[in-house]
Amino acid sequence: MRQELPSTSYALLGLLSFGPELTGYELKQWADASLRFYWTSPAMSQIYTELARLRELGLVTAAGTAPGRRHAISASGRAELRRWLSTAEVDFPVLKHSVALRLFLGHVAGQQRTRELLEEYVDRLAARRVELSAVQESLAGQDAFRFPSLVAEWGLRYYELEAEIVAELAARLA
Amino acid sequence: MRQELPSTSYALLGLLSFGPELTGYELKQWADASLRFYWTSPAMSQIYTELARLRELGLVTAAGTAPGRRHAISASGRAELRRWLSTAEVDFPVLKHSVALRLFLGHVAGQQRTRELLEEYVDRLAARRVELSAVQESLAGQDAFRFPSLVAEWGLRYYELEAEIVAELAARLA
DNA sequence: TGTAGCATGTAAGCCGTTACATGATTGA
DNA sequence: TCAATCATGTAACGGCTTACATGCTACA
Repeated sequence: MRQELPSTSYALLGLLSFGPELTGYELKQWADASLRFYWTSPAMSQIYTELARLRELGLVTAAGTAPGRRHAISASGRAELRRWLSTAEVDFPVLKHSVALRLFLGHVAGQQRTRELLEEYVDRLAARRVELSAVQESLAGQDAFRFPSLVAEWGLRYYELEAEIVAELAARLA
Repeated sequence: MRQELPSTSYALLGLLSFGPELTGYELKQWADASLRFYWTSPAMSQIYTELARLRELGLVTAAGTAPGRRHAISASGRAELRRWLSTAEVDFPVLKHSVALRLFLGHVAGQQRTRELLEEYVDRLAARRVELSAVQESLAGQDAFRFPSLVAEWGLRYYELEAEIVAELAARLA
């Protein structure tokens, strides 16, 4: 590894590091149930492109042929993932918060419309919480998923507190 | 506007909607003091590219020539911004949380190293809070910046609560 | 029999970054 | 006079998305 790979590569490598061999399709499902909540769930096409690269670099091995082919992290994949986790600098989390952007521009849309927007967001947060709850429950208690479970908990608390803050902001616009 | 512009265009248009005419350079400074905290502060080069596009579309007008040229939002710019704010669908906020990703992969780096990582993050959150506090104080009380000030408050509370959650997670890994 | 899910990939194209290049002004 | 700040842009390139294309299997 001369060059650092994009973080998304490491995220996928990380999903494979839990053990089970996965098809690209399954990888996407795992991403949708985990990465989606605090990272991004890459498009299918990107997963296949990424897998091709990881195979070429020998970080991932493929068993079988084209449809149904399962991927496993290789020894050097594990090593590279560990190297990345221990040496790569950690970016401060990046938020693309379209709701905050709209509140920022509240003078354009008006106080009323902006308040509605915040209230809609509170509802969407509740819906998200339900989704993540389901994930969390499926992980809880399983030792292999101890860390993913912690992240899910974190996410749940975040959604909860975010909803509280936003509800309060909305009230102040009433 | 047949096609929607990228949200970053609207963010910049939004910065201009506060009134003062700005150079590209100044726009970057405003972005660094506001957008950065809940969106992204675009690279200088992108700001200039974006301004060129907005000029071509007539959403922004430029006074004077090349160096020192100031940009103002035009009437149609204001209309388009309003249109976007009232009709465009609002994406659920996207988080690229490298710390959460690393906690998710805690089994690879180990509990000890992961705990340290979380503690470092708590420190960085505190530093961020200081930065945003400075911004918030410069906005507070000014009526024109009522909404930006609300967003800054939101950000501050978020950083605070995030730090609490993370500190607790770290403690549980001890 | 037809639709939903499993499964994999290519192509086009935009967004945005880093690197590079240039030059004026201001103050130590 | 030198460095920092103001100021503007081009070029190369990577990441990622959407659209497109293909085909199998299970099941209602």
